[in-house]
Amino acid sequence: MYEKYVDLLKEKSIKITPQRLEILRYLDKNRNHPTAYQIYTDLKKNNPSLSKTTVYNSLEILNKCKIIHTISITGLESRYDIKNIIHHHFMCKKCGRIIDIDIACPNIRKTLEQGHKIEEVHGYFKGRCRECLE
Amino acid sequence: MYEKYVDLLKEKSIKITPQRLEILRYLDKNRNHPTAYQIYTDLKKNNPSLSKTTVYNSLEILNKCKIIHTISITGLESRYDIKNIIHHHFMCKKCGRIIDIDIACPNIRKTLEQGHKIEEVHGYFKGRCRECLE
DNA sequence: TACTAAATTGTAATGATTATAATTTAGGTT
DNA sequence: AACCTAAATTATAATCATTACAATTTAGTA
Repeated sequence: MYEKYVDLLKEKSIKITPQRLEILRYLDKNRNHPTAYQIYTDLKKNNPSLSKTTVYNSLEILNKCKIIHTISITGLESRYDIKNIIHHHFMCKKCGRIIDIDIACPNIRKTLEQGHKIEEVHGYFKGRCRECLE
Repeated sequence: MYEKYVDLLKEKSIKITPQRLEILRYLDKNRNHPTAYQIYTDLKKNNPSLSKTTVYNSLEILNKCKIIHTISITGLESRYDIKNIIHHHFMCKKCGRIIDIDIACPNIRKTLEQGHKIEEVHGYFKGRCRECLE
């Protein structure tokens, strides 16, 4: 754990800042697809000088470097995810939880056939989760 | 064409208003996944008293009745789609276009196996479209 | 140690969406 | 056909996520 993210940032030749490392560690610990605001308020507890803009900027550059993923499900706000293998999501309309679904998309072929170049694959379901059905 | 939407609204037992019909006809003609704002400004030309709130309210109820779909791709704003068969989308990061990809998701099984109840299926790719690659 | 481009910060602005309250209307009933 | 009422529409104001901006600080190199 100690500094795998230092290497990751170095690889992408973007600067290694304490803020970026904190955000990465946070996403590593919190796999519940937090919003920018959740990341901001939680990290601010230990880093009172942290700025919301920094959180947004960091998330943007980390997303661009493909170190994290940005997911749009609610339409209201973006959520962030550090998992590196391709997977999909399930959002419960009752409790609001977003659950990982470990599947890859076998549909890519058809899109490539039409001549488009795929850089990102997103898939999600909405409904009722097992717990809320009981 | 003339009034298939009248029947559709009647079926769902929601009121048949000129505004709702206009929005449905607009989405039928404009298959380019418009935003609420685009729908609003375009329809306002012929219906100057149209309110933005009405557009949002109508889109919400039509979505709830499953007459239209709401898609979240950009994270910035929602887009709307009247197509009834299941399909996915491809968003070009250069020109911003959202293109229909006519595929169904074969991954549903795995999610159902985990005990969740699926009500909506969303899938999209991001990248460069064929035209922008040339 | 000094330098410079990049990153951080705080504040203000933007833009999509929602809340509210008053007015109007669709559609059923007398 | 006029009447009633819940639902829909409208205009305005509020909210909330995100972005723009300009000043300050810092990471990483020379």
